[in-house]
Parts: sequence; C-alpha cells; structure tokens
Amino acid sequence: MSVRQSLLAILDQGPCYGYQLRAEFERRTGASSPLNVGQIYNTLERLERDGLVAKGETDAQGHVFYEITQTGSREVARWLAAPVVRDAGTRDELAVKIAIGATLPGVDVAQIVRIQRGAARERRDSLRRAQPTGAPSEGPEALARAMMLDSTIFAVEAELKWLDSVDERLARHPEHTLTLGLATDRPRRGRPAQV
Amino acid sequence: MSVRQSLLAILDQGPCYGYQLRAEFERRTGASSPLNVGQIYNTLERLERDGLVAKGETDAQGHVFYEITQTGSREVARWLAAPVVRDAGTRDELAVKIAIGATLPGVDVAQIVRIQRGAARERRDSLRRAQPTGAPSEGPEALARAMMLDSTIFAVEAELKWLDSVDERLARHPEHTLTLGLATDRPRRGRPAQV
DNA sequence: ACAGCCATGTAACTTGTTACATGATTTT
DNA sequence: AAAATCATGTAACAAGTTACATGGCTGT
Repeated sequence: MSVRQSLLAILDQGPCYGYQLRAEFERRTGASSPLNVGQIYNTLERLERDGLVAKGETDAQGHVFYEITQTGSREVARWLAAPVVRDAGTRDELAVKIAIGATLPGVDVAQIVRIQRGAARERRDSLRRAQPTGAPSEGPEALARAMMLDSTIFAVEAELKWLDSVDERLARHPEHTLTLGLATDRPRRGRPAQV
Repeated sequence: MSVRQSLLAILDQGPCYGYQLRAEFERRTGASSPLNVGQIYNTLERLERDGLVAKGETDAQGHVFYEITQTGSREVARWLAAPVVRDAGTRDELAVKIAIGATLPGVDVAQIVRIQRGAARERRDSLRRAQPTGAPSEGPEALARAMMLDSTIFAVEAELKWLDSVDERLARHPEHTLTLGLATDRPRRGRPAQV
C-alpha cells in the first residue's frame, strides 16, 4: 500500500502521466531502488478501476494524463491523517525465521544469528558510508533521501540490537528446540507425527 | 516468503498435515496473529506445485500428510544458511509516506509525524505491558514469544527515534516541498504539468 | 544508421490473505 | 440437539514485481 498511495498523493497535486509519476515518486523518496515503469501503469489501472483516478486528456505529445477524483482526494486525506499501523498483519521475516530456526532440532541458531549479524553490520556500514553521488546534496530531494537513509539505518541498528538480545536469551535458555507434535492439549485424532 | 519458508522448514522435520502445520507454526512463533488455515492449504498446494513437498499418505483419521522432497530440503538449508536481505526491494511504508508527505505543498508533515509518534508510543507501551496470558511462561514456546515480542519492540523504538530525527531535519530544513514538474533535466516532451 | 532513452501498455506471476463450503467429531 | 472445534479444500482478490512488445524521438 505504499506505491499505490504515494502515486495517489502525487496525483492529488495535479494531473500526471505515467513516466512523470515515476520521476516524481523517485525524486520524492530518494530513489533508493528504481521503480519499474510497468508498475506505474498497473497501479494507475487499478486506481482507475477503484474510482480513485480518471484517465484525462492526452496532450499533443501523446502523454496520457490521469487526474484524481473526489473519492481519490478523500482517500489521500485519510491516508495522511491516519498513522501507519504495523499491528497484527505484519510478520517480520527475520524474526519469524530466527524463531522457527530456534525451535528446530539440529539447527544451529547461533550460527544463523552470526551470519545475520555479519550481513547487518556490513549493510549498516555501507549505509553510513553512503554519500550521495551525483545527486544534489541540498534542497528537498536531498532531505528526502537523507530521511529515507536514516530510516534504513535505524532499522538495521534495531536489527543488530535484537540479534544481541536473541543471543542473550538463547544463552539463558539453552533448551529451545521443539519436536513435532499435534501441539493441541488433547490430540483426539491422528498420531503424534514421527519424532 | 515468511510463511512459505517456515512451513517448509517445519516439514523438514517430518511429514505433517495442514492443521498440524498451523499449530506448529503458531507455537514456534508465539502466535502473534492467528494464521488463517486456508493459507496453509494454499501454501501447501504451491509448495507441491514447485516440487518442494509431495502429498503423502492419508491416515485412518483422514489426515492428509505432506512430506518434503530432496529439493525442498535443499531449499530449507539454503534459507537457513543465507541472511535475510532487506536491500533494495523493501520499501518501508512509513518512510515513504513521510518522505512523500514532506514534499507535498499544503501538507503538514509535522502533524503527520506527531500522529505517528503518538500511535507508536501507545503501541510500544502496550507491547511492554504485554504479559503472556494463559500461555506458558517457560519453555521453548515462551522463548519464541519473547523473541518475537522483542523484535516488535525494537522496531517501534527505532521508529520513534527516526521520527525524532525527522523532526530535527525538518526544523533545520524548513523548505522541503516540491511542485510537480517533469523532474528530468531537459523536458523534451509534454508541458510542465500544472503548478 | 544505430544505440538509448522516453513513453505506454499488456500479461503473467508471487506471496499473502480472506471468505466460503463441507463434513466429521466432540463437547455442552 | 446445538455449538464448537478439527479438518480439508476452493475461489477470489490485493499489491508488488518483472518481462516483454511496441513505437517515437534524440544524440552520436
């Protein structure tokens, strides 16, 4: 719901055509990873299907402009006013992986943690080193890029802190594996699957 | 790629049937949000389609067991050996939202940040308060749950830190809005979309 | 002429997710 | 008898993502 809403918010500023939207999205978010143009057109189709944008005029150069609808504008306002919730739905891939790995007999969780920590440290250092090359170092674009970079760096640092805490927990709690079982209180049916 | 790989890793321990897989996944990850059973069967179908598991025997009680294949086992080993990469692809929804919001004229970014901070603080506090009710407070299950909880808490704390840093950056850099433009060096085609 | 970017679009596919249908068994 | 849980499955959809086809225009 990130690209979709972002494009809609940009369209709330005025009609745009596909390629333009990609450029706007990228300069406003620091262009971390280039957005595949195809996705723009897909998203526009879906936004149109949902009544949030409408296909507008085509100019002399053949640019197909899309404009936001009233419903779309309301949706943008709603998006901006409501906090991003990361409640139930969001399962963190790393956390799930470590949790699962920790419960599997024969799996060296500590090793998994070490590997992840190594990768995270490298990533953190390379992010810290990240000096904008070619891109402007001042102005709104630079601000956006800096904020996006900070976000990633803080996330990696949190990941590293968490990995340390996992090590501590594992040290304090050496028996953490689980064998297959029905995991219900009273296995009425089935057999206790092979152990 | 979290549920899919997790189920595969569990199946690497021995054959399981659908309902059992859900129970295993939940007790191993602390059952933050209950996993819809339908997803298990979907995932099993897809894993079978991809040659990673095979439909095995059906026991007297009618339980349909799935077993992992050699390819599947190799995939599990690969998954556990490789770090989770959060490189290019992963766009953080909050960061994108704030970055976009900051560049939109007429949008009060500071207000967005305030709202998000409030929600994040509430969430952090409620997570800290989270005492496992009913669930065991010892053993592997408790460990898994604690690790998953830590992960979420660290993530929220990082979010709060980032929100503070955003405020600082905005204070130091009051002009951060961008109007629509082609954003290309030389707009050969099209007009400078309405400003 | 040719490489490369601008530009639009289509088709396919991935994972996650929910809603629903169906029936057996078990508890109340 | 009714409600709840166990159990399997199907159908549909969301959002992201990629690959590809097609052309126009531009710079070398």
